[in-house]
Amino acid sequence: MQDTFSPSVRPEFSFGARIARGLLTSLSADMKSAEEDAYNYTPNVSLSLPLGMGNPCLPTQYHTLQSSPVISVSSCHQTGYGLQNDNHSVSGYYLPQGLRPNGAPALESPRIEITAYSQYPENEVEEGSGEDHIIKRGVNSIVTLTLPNADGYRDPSCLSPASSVSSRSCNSDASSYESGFYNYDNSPQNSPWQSPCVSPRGTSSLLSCPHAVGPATGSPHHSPSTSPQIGAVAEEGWPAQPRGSRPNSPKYSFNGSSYHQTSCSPNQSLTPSPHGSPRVSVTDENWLANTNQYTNSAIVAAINALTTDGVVDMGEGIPIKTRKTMLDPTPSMSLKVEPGGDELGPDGELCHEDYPSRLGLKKENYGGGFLDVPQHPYSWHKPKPYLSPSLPALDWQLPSCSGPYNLQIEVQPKSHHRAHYETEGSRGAVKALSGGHPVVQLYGYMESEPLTLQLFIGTADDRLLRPHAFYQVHRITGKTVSTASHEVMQSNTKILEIPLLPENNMRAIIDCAGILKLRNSDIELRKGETDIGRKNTRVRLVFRVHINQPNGRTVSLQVASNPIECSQRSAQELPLVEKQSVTSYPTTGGKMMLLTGLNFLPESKVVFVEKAQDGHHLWETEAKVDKDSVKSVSGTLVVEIPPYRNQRISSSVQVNFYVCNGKRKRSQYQRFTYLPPNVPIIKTEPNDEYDSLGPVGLSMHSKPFYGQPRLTPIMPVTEPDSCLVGGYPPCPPLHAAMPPSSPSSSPTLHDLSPVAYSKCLPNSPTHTAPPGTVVHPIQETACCPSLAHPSSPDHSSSLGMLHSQGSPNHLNSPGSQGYHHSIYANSSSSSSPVSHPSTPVGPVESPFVQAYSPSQAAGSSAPAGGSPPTLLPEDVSPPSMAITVKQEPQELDQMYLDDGELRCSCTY
DNA sequence: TCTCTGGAAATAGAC
DNA sequence: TCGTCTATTTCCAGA
Repeated sequence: MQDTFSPSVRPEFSFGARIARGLLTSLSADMKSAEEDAYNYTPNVSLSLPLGMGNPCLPTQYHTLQSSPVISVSSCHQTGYGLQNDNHSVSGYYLPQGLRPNGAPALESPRIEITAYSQYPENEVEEGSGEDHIIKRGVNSIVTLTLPNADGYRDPSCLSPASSVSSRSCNSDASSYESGFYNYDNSPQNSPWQSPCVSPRGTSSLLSCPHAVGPATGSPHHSPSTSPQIGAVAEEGWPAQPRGSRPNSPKYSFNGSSYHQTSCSPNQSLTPSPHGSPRVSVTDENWLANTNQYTNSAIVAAINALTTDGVVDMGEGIPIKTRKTMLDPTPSMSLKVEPGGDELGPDGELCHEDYPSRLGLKKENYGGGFLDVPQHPYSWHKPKPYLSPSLPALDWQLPSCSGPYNLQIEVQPKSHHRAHYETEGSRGAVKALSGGHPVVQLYGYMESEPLTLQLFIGTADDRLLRPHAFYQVHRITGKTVSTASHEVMQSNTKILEIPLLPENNMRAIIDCAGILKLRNSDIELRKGETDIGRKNTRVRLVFRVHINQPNGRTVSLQVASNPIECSQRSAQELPLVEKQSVTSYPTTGGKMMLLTGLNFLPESKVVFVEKAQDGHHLWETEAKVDKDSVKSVSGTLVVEIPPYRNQRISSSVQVNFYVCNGKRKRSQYQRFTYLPPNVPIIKTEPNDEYDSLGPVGLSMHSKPFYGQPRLTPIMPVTEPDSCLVGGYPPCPPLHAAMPPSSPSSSPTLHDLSPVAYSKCLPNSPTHTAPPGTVVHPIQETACCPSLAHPSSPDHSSSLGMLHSQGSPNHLNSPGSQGYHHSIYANSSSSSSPVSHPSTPVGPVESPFVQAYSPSQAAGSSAPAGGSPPTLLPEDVSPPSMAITVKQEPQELDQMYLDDGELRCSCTY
């Protein structure tokens, strides 16, 4: 495996790396192995390539990465690393200059040379090659892909169907875990843990799937759905399809899924679609970046082609449509450089579907937006490079703060936003409770260079944060939209890129992001998709920013919003708990807890539940609800914390509770931790708003859901370091650091630190922190979960932790965890491993992994109880107890399983 | 004319 | 296997 990833490869081509990964994955079957491999060699591996090379590898990084003379591949994870590398490479493509390694114009340069990993099965390669015209040079040799046309790309993904197996459907891309999406990119990231599924193949899928990705997005074409522009575009083409799709049985009819259709190919191949040309043109002119992107996509496609997996998966997993797509393209191979194709890019690939579309179609908006932006030395374009695979996979858990930087959601989105289907018109941008729009700000960034804020739709269940398979961000444009943005596809996940400008204090008003719902049937058909769409209607807005450091490394920060319920029905009927004033309390109970949210009724019930790892209910009791607190339909509910069944616990016990309005109408599980009687209550900071409540009050913890636990950005005092990211000093407490953000902005949201998440849950209780300690287990993670440094000793572990999301490791290893941050080397040199977050890391094996295992991964929703301990700054924390009561992993699974159940079961 | 919304019918799937 | 209930997806219409 290692070999595969051999450094050399990376440097040269991120794609290659990806591919390799994909191959690896597929080959290895085990993601882990791949990852591991990656790791292993990682360190050593790094290859340095002269930037000068036109190599795609060169990252374009925004900022300077390029400058880095050499690109080293960090050992890390492929994904991660690879990504980086990839990115670079990508970036290279993106380079405005459009320089390609070959020197060919970006657009033109269809050819991609990839260092093949020995690992590749020839077969796979061949397949790919067939499509793309890839020339193999042999193992380890470089593969030159000629991209006939952009088309290839997409197809590739599509192509894959044949491919075998890969598991994951491309489509699933969204979740790297699941799908193999990431594989390429992420694979590492995805690493096993995440996706249990991990099937190796996933990787390919990713690539292949571009379309898959989002269906919406995806489609390469951009899917209409996806991008707005696209939309524009898409709309054109797509619209029709989608509907039709339905008819098609999702399951097997390929036609059906809009997604697929879209995504893949349809347009492309089939339809000459307007897109194609336009895009291209546009691209060239308008966006160099685009071009590059295209290139990338092309590359990706090529890669995909190479990678069997992706293809395969696609084919298999993907609905026929998809295949068609792929097929189509293939035949024609006319590559248009359509963005769409790009999009697909497996991870690394960024699909720029949009771009094309944008360019062509919507340029206006798109371009306009960007263009409009004051020209800084850095134009938007540049930032794009970030997208490149190099960057951490989307399912990596990253910290919200690192060193001086702190990414915060100043204004949280409303808890409900009805997502629109491809068959519908846009339902507008996500709004804030206040009536405005969410606001995100990066603190601590003093440079004059603008950055790119990435936004994608993530899951909101207890599991680690990752791209949501059933939802895609949708770019909104129009008179009412003041924020420029453009879409990019990465690993089947549509990403909205928004400029963060120094002149605006690195603050962005997110009024350009809507949410697109993909048909469950389309997504579930994907081959590696394990998540179930039914009742999996909660999402979070996930924001990321990548900050290049002088040393060539990149600091990646991530913050997730509070959960957003996207279904029409839910918005009307299901109770939603947005905040809880208390997250932990002694077993004696008796304290009043204020819940805030939606759809609370006088007759609403609050049920506390403790589940065994196996999912069995160990304890369930109905809490006393102050009905007076709820008049008619209210947004607040006051309940008395019931005493725990066992008053003599020695360590904190994590349970869950939910609000139920009747049969099948219950909220998701909210976490609550019972503390040993003698444990001092930590938190309690009365905070906010609710303080006033007094006994009840307590500060509200936001995000009851999943979120809470995870994220707390805040670092408890205890560990300032946690925030540190590679070397950075610990982040100041969020609050502190940050300006006061709006309440809404609750810090909590932040990261889903994987750690926290993941395992946090389990651990959470345990977490290290002593019971009374302030620190939340999560916190630690939370803060800086993200990336492990390569270098960090633990590297692996750390990685694991970080990335892994919850890998136990981090849990265990305090130090590492937190601290590893998200920094990863962009490039070069890294000698270190710069870590990619992704790193596969050992953790993989960690229990967690299993926990997450596929099933979990799959389900996005597992709300279940298990959410990780919440992070709520305040409450959550207490957990510290060492022990943990539940082992979440398992629970997670169950929960996950329950997910559906849970809700369903809800009660009654 | 187009976008955004809210509502609800039609359809699919779970129980 | 069938009926009922839910959830999802598609349509429609108004602002």
